[in-house]
Amino acid sequence: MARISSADRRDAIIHAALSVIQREGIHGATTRAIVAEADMPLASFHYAFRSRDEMMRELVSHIVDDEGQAAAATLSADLDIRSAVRAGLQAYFDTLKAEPHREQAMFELLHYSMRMDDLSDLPRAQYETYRRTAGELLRTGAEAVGATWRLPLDHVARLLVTFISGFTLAWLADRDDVAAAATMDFAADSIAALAILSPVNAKSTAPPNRNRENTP
Amino acid sequence: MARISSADRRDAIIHAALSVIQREGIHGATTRAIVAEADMPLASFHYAFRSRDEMMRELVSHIVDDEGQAAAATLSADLDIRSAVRAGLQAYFDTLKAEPHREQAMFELLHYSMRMDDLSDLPRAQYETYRRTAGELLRTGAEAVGATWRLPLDHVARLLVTFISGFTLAWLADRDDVAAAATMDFAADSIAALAILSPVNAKSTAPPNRNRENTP
DNA sequence: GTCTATAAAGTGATAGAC
DNA sequence: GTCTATCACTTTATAGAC
Repeated sequence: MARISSADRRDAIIHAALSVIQREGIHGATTRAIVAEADMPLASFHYAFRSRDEMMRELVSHIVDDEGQAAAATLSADLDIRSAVRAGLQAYFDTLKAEPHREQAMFELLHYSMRMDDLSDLPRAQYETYRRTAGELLRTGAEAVGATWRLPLDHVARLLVTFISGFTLAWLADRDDVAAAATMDFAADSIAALAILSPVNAKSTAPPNRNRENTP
Repeated sequence: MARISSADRRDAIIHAALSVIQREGIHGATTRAIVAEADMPLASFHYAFRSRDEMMRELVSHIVDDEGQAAAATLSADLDIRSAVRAGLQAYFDTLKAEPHREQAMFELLHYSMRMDDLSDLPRAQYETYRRTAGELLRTGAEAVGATWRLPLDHVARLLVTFISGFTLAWLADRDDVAAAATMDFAADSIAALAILSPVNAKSTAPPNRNRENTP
């Protein structure tokens, strides 16, 4: 996997490609735009990569590999499980609001990969990574308050990822912060309802905060 | 809005464009591919539309307008609210499985619109349409069993749409039918938990089916 | 009005000078 | 090895024949 010398050049191109996609969308990620972003001559592109498709494959693989960095958000251990999940969602949402183009790029690359024959296995891997990251977070969070999950961890992680991708898409479409917050409240309640307290420290968990809102 | 005579030609082009996008992805929707699909000479395209962008705008507007046809799924009135929601999700999932490229095209067009300056208001409208359709379904379903919603209807509709887009994306990525079914179960449980029974016919609602699965 | 033929610009990829 | 200059092709869009 490690390339001889031009590995850093490949990295630079991949990084530039991601920047271009974030800024202009995947349809704007031409070889010319990418090398301009990386401040390289056009020929350097095909010196580092055999083809544009090869670069795109490596870009997506790269993303699949070290995605989850952003999810390394801290889960305050002194909170109940509902609050911990809600705080984790808020931390994600803050990064989404700060860099919406980043998540837009992820979606675009996901759908692009689905269409490419030789990339069609990568969306599955990308989603596995999402679930694994979410699972780690849920496991850590539950351990911190001495709770266990009513369902298999991977199952709960899948539900969390479903919530996250769902409200991310909605927020990207309508930019409604209030609605996003309400959805995160609901998600935290629903996920937290899947936790079981160990008898030892049942004190540390508050009742689910469901239905705070009222009908008009 | 009604064009003099070539309105049907515009319709034919838009229909052909959607077919091409479903089959080959949005990046394959060139004017040449579209007129080939519509079995027209190339020049007919610019006879009907000023530019490709104008056609794309009309395509997205058209989709926003009469989306929701697929959601006209029947809600059996003799079911409890949880089963009704679950059945509605299943009906949607069946159409998704039958024509995954259709939903892929919707996603691709959504993200494409977000990137285009003069189309960036359409994703919001598209999501509003989704919510309105989901809301109609939820209202009808609740009335059928004599229930009301604990939260504003639009709020519940938003949660339902969040679930649907979330698990659609996941299924498109990993094609895991079993996991999708589990997610739909959870979604139906969570949504149904937001319903309140009118005292009159409390008999017709079964208890939420949550946590049928067990931890291994 | 309709369509063939072509223009003008952009694309991925390379040859060949240095 | 590096990059300028260019190729071969595709794209959107239009002019001009019928």
